[in-house]
Amino acid sequence: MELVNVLKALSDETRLRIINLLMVKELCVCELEVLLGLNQSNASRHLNKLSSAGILKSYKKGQYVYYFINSDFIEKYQSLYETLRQNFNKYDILQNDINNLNKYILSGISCEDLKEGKLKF
Amino acid sequence: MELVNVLKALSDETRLRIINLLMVKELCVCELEVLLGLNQSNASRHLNKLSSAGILKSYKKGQYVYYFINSDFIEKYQSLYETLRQNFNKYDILQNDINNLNKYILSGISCEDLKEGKLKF
DNA sequence: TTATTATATGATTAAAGAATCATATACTTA
DNA sequence: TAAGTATATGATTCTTTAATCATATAATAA
Repeated sequence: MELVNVLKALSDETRLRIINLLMVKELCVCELEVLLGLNQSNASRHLNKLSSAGILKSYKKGQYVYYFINSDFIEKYQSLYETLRQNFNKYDILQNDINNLNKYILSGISCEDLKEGKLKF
Repeated sequence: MELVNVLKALSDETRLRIINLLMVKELCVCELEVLLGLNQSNASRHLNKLSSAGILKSYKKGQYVYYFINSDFIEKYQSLYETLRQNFNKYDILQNDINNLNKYILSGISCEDLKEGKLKF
């Protein structure tokens, strides 16, 4: 059942943290690595799992791969998406991730600088 | 995160089949066993998982334990519940389970007779 | 072209989850 | 009270998933 695959893809804290950030804006793998404290391989695998379930899509821009929430998913699973949006407000860790993302966006620094630790979280 | 636990509990075909039936009416363990072709231990464990996540509740009536959907869950996770309701229509296996349940209800036979195989699915 | 960087993925290990068998408990009925 | 039935749960095995390390590929920059 496709529904089971979608629910499985969502049943992981790290992946919910990824979706939470991508609800704000599309991000490349290395941005997610730094913002969420993941190692490269792990980040890539979680993104792959979400993509396989149809929840994310991605495109390549130079050496970077940007991930974003698949609008077909939002449309097809409207109420599930709504569930996520509503519940994400409730968790401090997710709020904190958003704060860090905002700090990063406002800082105007590049993806490379982010990775070099030019921002403290 | 509680949300992860809830999603995990839902990420299993057998458990979705259980919820699908309980959306129609509360059922005891042995009814679910027969209707879904589960063995006793397995049925009990899946029900336990759903209960632990707050999705089901149960009460004992004689030697039977009846499980039903926790109204607190429906209220708290309204849009998630809605997702389930909407998606359950899409899967033949779930429709078939409902048909069997209706056959059972209409037959008027007892839980014991059901278990003895007096109805063919 | 060479070195560097971003990403993906094979292989391995570790951890979690599901299925099954055996058994315990509690209730019912003879 | 004894036998039978419904349910739960310990112990075990099997399967799935997650994390990690190492390496491959593709793009960029020197």
